[in-house]
Amino acid sequence: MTETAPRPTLEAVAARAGVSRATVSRVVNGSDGVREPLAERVRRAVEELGYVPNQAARSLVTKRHDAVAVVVAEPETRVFADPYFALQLRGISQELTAHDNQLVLLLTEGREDYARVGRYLAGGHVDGALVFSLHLDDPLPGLIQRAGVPTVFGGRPGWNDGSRDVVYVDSDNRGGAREAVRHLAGLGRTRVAHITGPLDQTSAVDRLDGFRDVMADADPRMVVTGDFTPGGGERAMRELLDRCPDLDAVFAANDLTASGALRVLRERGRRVPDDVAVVGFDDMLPVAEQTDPPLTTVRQGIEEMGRLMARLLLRGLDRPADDPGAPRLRVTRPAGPGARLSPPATRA
Amino acid sequence: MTETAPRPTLEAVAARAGVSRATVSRVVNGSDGVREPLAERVRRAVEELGYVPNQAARSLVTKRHDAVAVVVAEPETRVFADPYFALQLRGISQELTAHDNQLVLLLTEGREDYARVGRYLAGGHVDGALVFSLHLDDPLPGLIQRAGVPTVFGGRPGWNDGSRDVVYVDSDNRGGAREAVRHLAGLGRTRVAHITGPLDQTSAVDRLDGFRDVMADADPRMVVTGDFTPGGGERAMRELLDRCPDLDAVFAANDLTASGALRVLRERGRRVPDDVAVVGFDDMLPVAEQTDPPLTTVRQGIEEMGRLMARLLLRGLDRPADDPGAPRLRVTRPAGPGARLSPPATRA
DNA sequence: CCCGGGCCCGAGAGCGCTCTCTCCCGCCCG
DNA sequence: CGGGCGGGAGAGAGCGCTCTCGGGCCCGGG
Repeated sequence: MTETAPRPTLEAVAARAGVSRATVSRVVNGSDGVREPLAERVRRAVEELGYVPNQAARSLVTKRHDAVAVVVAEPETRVFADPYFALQLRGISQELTAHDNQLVLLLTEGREDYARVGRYLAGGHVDGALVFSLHLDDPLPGLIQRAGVPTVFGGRPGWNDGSRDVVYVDSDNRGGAREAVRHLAGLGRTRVAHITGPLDQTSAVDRLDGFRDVMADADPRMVVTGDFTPGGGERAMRELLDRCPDLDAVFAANDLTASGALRVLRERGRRVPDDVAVVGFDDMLPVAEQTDPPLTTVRQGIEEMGRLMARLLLRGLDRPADDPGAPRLRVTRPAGPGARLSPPATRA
Repeated sequence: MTETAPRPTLEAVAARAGVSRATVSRVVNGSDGVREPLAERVRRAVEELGYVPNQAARSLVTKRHDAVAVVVAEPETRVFADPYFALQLRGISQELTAHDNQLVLLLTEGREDYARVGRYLAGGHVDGALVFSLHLDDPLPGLIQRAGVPTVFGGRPGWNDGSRDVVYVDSDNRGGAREAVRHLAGLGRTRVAHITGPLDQTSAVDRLDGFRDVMADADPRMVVTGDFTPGGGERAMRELLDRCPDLDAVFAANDLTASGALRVLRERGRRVPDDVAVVGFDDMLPVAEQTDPPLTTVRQGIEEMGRLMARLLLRGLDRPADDPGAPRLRVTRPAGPGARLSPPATRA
């Protein structure tokens, strides 16, 4: 804990350079119209005094904060248990700092925090928000929209009506799931089971839909609800084996789930992939199990999603609000099929 | 992306309530000395207009930002691969929001970002910083101290000289390691090996020191350098088995390492714990392997460390800078021995 | 040589808030 | 009954910056 010395002001720099505040401001903000010798004198003064603009004073007049909130509406510790979000966060951070924006992190511990978040966003402390809230009935998105803050969502928000103007970034969960299941079918598997994610999340629902797209006539007992965790995968796999001992393939809603399923299969003496083929969904990196290169591409993809979110938000911010050329777009980023399919298959 | 309406100002509230700005300010900031009927009128006006104070204007005069930076100086993706940091972050977030402070997250991608971070901190955008930088030769801590921002470090900074006034929060790595190794010795193991963490991190060094405290006369070949990852654990375990096939216990520098070691032991047909006993260091939760209750306490401990960091920082901020009663303290939080030892032992 | 037009630069007015200082009013005590 | 005192409310001066506006200077053209 050191002492913060009184920082030099624009005024001080102006005095030292023998010019007016306005001129210093022009130089500092890179606007042209200052003749070189003068500009140079100002720059030297800035340097000598170690001048750094006071952001508070600046945003007081510009009404810009160069800060973006990242809201994580996930009470569970689970968000942290997998690197998925962390990677997106990293991508977001990269993109934001590339545009000199700060990242204000808002974690919520249950809905009692929502009011606080709403107040903060409505308070105009940030220029925009990136929101992760993947639960179907979550009030947060609505709350945020009402706060009037430009927002980009991570993952498809769980609203049934398509009428809302919403910008979101998501991977192609349904299409990816379809490909995964078709892959299994292509291997000649006929009794394919599915361990879902928690069905109050759109990603889990979409993956289930993708499964059903291909396995329309599947035995309903072949679908068991999981929760995106290894433990859930274990539980579900046990139930599946009890119900349908003759299954020959499993599509797990994510890799963590797949890892749990694999453990149970091994425990029950099933050979993988000879007896049972397993495919996961490579949004997540099974940390403790794999660090192989094959996953790298997907991890990049996740970061890229984060970057994309940030980019979309910043682009929206740069544009005057009533710009008709600002389409309310929905962005869907497909996950690369190759990267998604191969690693679990080979691992299994 | 919705529109942000022009927000009501103090002035507007004052007009509506028929009082002066000063009075509204007093009410809003909860200072006493406003008679109840008036105060009530002001409160109603605030409510009706949906007034939210403009933070920029406020900090312009108070010089407080109610914001704290969290700096993560870890270029590797690895930080995100384990939940250790995420849990601390969560604890920090809880404590900060409890005191109405915002969390500004500064991630660095290598040292080229350090200048940016330094500039930001020196720019007085935040009241303080929580810094995670566990590498021995890292220039960041010095840079930050020079920026004159009150700082609390996560993990013992790697300075050799104890002369610096530094506040940090860390677990008792050395003591914990000692206990772990003693535990193994207590089981009658005599050929105890150690897989270290990356030795440019103080936590790894401290754990190694703890190991040596107990196993002073250990065969130097019984110590192999790891990197806190499962992959590193595998590599190290293979090397250990090749070098000293007769080892009967392994102390792994963390749980991720332990999980890798376990896999190799199983692969090589060693029975655990009959042939080889394994103890990890429970700072981290091996996500994909365990979700058992025993680890819960430790996870709480990690969050608590985060909370402690935030609390120390905020306490320092509340205090006038030259307060003689503000001791430059070092805080060391011991990890609970029971929680640390039992799960790996039982798991193994 | 004089006038018009740029181009630079400085003056000054705020942005929305806090906080001190002053003023006013009511009450208590002599 | 009057003066002093104290507490509650308002006036006003900034905090450090941006940005508009106007004035000065230099140039070219008539």
